[in-house]
Amino acid sequence: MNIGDVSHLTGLPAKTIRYYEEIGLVRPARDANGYRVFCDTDAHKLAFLGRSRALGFSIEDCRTLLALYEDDDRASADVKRVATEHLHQIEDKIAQLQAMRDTLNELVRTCAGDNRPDCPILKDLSQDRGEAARKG
Amino acid sequence: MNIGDVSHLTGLPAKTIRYYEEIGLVRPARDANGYRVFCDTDAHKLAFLGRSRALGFSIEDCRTLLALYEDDDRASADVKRVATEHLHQIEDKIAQLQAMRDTLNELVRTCAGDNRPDCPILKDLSQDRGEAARKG
DNA sequence: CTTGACCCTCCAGTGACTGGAACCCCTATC
DNA sequence: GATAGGGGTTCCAGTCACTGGAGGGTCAAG
Repeated sequence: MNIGDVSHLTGLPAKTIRYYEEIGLVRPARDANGYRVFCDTDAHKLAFLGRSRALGFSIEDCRTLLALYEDDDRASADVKRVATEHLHQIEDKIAQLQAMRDTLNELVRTCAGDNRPDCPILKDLSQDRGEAARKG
Repeated sequence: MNIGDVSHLTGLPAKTIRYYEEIGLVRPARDANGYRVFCDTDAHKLAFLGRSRALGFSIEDCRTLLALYEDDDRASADVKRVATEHLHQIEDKIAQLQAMRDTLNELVRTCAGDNRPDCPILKDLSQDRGEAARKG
């Protein structure tokens, strides 16, 4: 398989696959003409990486997961630890974004959005609410 | 005011303030010794930027918002447009993260997390569920 | 005079790609 | 044999919003 075939198979852009090779996540063979040649295992790994990335795992997490996947003597606890840690980070991020969303929603709601310059959004951004207000 | 004072006032790291100058968001004066000298307006702008960034606006959005803030003839509609657009992006991001969270939650839940190698997380990541399964 | 807290500039690195230039390879067609 | 096209290759630069660090100048206190 050439890179185009694997790209089609996995849905990963060829650029991304080359990048994954560069950082050592896959090691495809080379043809006499210099083209990368991917075996089924390589394609499978790349699909694994694509799905891990789609779940938001970092490249380093992916590297770890791939290593665990290939290790028949792994403990599922090691996998679970990585996933749980990542899950917590996602939950934190969601909470942050929800806080932003709530504030923005309120600001957008109260803004007339007309030709006049009066704007509660800008007013809020320019206002110094003290520590107390920010905490409470 | 020197950069340290403004940093303390706004909560922005000095590095960040220098960076904001570099990209033209603020233009503090300079003392004879080369030190940046910030007036109240500069500090106010930086606080504005800090709050905008805390709401997740991109630097370019911040630039736009700051320009609108300084334009007495602005239309609040322009501000509202920027904020609404950003709000939608945040909502999209939240939805994405929630989907990841739900999947991860399920995977973590079903993983024993013990010394054995059997792991539903790795199994899921290695499995090719087709288009239908992914859509349905 | 030294110490320590400031301040300065410039350069490199982050994460995970992405775009583009400049080039090679292979097949098909005229 | 020339040409067109659709592959593939490398390498470099850019993204975003900082952040860290080296190497140095400035200033007030003791």
